[in-house]
Amino acid sequence: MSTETRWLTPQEQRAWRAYLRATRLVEVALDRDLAVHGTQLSEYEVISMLSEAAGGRLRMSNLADLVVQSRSRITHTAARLEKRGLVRREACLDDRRGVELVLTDAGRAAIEEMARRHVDSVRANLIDILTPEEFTALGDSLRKVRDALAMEGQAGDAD
Amino acid sequence: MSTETRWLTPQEQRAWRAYLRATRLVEVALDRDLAVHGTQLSEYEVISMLSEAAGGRLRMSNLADLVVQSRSRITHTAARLEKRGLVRREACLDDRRGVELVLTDAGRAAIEEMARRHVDSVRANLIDILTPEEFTALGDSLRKVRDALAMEGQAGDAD
DNA sequence: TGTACATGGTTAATCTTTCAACTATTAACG
DNA sequence: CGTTAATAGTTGAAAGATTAACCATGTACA
Repeated sequence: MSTETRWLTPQEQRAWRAYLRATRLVEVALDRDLAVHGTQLSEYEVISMLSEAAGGRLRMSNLADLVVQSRSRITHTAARLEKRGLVRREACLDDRRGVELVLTDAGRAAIEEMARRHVDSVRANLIDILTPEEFTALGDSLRKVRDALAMEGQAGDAD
Repeated sequence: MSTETRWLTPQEQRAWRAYLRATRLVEVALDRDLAVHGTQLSEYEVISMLSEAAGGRLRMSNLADLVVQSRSRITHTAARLEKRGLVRREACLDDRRGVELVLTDAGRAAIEEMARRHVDSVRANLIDILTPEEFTALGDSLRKVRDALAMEGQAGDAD
């Protein structure tokens, strides 16, 4: 229970506003650039995670955490990708509640086709706008934020 | 037409991944914290912009640019806020195509009620995770990104 | 002036996301 | 063991977002 609110200083306010608007503009730009492949960024993230995982497969819940989608949402996203043949479901051997999502050959082909354009887009809309030092610092800071917030989900807020 | 793709270096890859996950986690956390007021972050942004504008009023398209929503989306968002009585539409005097969105007294009251919790949330889920220097640097970098991408919309890509 | 085109905003249909309820399986422990 | 609670994932309905088509008004300029 906090006693008194620390309002944002004008500089903090400006920085926070910049954060909000910039992150949205980046998202919009990346989504637009992927749209020519009929794919959304959130879908791309899923198959991209699969493509880097051992065996091209991941548990649904694991995947959900990685790409920050709710359980329900990842189910729908997976269904969409499955319908397009990029991915298939497989029962989990060790945990019979579980489902693994597996990248198909078509899925691997699709990501290879999209990757080039996507990387260009990430550079054009974020990385190359900054100096290498600035981008490195951005990454370091956001890693801290990610770690702090990712904890929250599991570790106990002893409250 | 670019000749050759510059793939991401491992460090760039890590930074980019951190960016994606962190920004999503921040968004989720802020949305969750605002949800107790039955309001989404994107709605909060709209009334927040209005509350700071002269006369508590802004043109729809102006607002759309500020909060990075499509024209259509801002229409729907405004309709929702209007139904809750936080906002009302007014015809534009000078430009008869135009519509201005005006913050009502109830709207101002609502934002004052939410602001305290929201600021706490922004601190807890972003600002206070970083050192002041880190957050300042983050703001500076994202301001650059914002300016670069906001341009794009209007200025000509002489290509 | 009149014609063409750009801008501002809404609408209806469609797609995506969320929410709450639900099934099945596994873990915890008295 | 058996009961309870937690975890994994899905489902259908409701809410929100996107898309494309559309109307009205304003601007450019021949």
